[in-house]
Amino acid sequence: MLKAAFREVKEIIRDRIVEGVWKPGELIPNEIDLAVEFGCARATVNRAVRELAEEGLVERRRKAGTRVLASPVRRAQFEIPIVRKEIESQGQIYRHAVVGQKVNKAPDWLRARMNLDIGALALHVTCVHYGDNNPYQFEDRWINLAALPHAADADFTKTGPNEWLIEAVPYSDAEISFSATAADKELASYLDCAVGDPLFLAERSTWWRGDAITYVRMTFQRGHRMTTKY
Amino acid sequence: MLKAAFREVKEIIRDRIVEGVWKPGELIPNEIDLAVEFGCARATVNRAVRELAEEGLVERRRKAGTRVLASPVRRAQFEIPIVRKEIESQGQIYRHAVVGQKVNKAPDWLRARMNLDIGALALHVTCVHYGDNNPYQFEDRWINLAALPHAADADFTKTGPNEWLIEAVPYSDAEISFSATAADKELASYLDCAVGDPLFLAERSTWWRGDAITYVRMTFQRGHRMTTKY
DNA sequence: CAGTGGTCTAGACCACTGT
DNA sequence: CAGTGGTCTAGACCACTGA
Repeated sequence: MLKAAFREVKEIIRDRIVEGVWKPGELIPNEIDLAVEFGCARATVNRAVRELAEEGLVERRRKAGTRVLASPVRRAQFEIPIVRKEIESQGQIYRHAVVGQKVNKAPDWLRARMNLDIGALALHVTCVHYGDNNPYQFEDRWINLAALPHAADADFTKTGPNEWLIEAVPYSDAEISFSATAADKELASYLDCAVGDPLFLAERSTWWRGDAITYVRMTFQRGHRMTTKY
Repeated sequence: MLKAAFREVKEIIRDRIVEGVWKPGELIPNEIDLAVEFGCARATVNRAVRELAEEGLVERRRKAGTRVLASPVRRAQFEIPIVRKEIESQGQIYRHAVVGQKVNKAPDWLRARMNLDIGALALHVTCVHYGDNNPYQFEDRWINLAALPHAADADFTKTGPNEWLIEAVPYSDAEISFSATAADKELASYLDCAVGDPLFLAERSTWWRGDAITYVRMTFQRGHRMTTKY
């Protein structure tokens, strides 16, 4: 068998949709009929069509049947690697430098974002990540000490806060957002660019079962791009 | 049945991994043993573990078994909607204006990017998308006329080029990339911001079975963010 | 070559929901 | 209430690959 049967079925159905045999908004035949047509078990058709639904090409509803979506929802998927691996995968030599590490009372904007109590303590760590000694990313991180008390004593010079956290604590939920920002004086000096330069910014918050763990702003060197195929 | 059995199994296994019962790098029991433990069919365990593998939590190999990944590859998924729907889903009124539409010889950078012949013709369309009459996105698009000759005569005033293309032609492959850019004079005027302001930029190329269809630069209003949970 | 996952089947029952 | 998809099962054979 060159291909799994369910993949064949999936491709045939996908082709019929893009070729317009089954048009947007229309119903496609039910699973039993398709199984008969393709000479396979209903479960095989089910898996094929289920995956097409996950890809956003069709919509399935009990009793109503399977409908071709009018505007296929395209989904782009990005892998979020550890910055060290990202740099090393480009064949560059990784290095990082911790430029600040201090326990603070969490500022109001952070308390709001992470849902912390008044007076809550947070560890503020900043560091710069280099690839082949060129600045690659500036990391500005806050760690909730109520959730992770022993973070206060951690040594981030060997293992960056990013990797330290991954080993120290799992997380159940994360939110990430991307935007553009202008370099301020601090960023300009760390990332070796001009004040006002447009920089790509990624922000991430993570939680473990309701408790905020960390919030981080990752600002990338000038010209950074995040690319994917889909 | 409150939950499908395979979802229960999936949750239990996921929990054991994050709790450290099965540690990174270790093998988890094989499907038959798990099926016995959970009192279900092997196919049920298979679906649960297969989905965990798709999520990047474990790695499966025949004969070798299923291994917990050391650094779980986290994947963030974004939906790429049509700009009109994006705006309307925020409860705003959508409108767009075509500000340029003209057939050109494809410039060299475009020929390189889309793999076009020397002298190939391309349609260059620019338009601005508004939400509640505030500029939201500037769209700067090139369409390969060799692949889509009748695009030259299209009227993009009713339906934007984005939606027109989706109806006119399917695509098999797409590449999208995100970065930050500074507003030039043109962008500043269309997006109502200052020259030099940092703007979020999305670029997308699409192909249909090897032939380039279109390349588009979508520059967003100041402060635009793209957010997702994962 | 033997163990593990990959897939398929035929049949069954169930859950949801349009009519 | 009837049709469609959602899920499960028990068993089977196969494909890959580590030992």
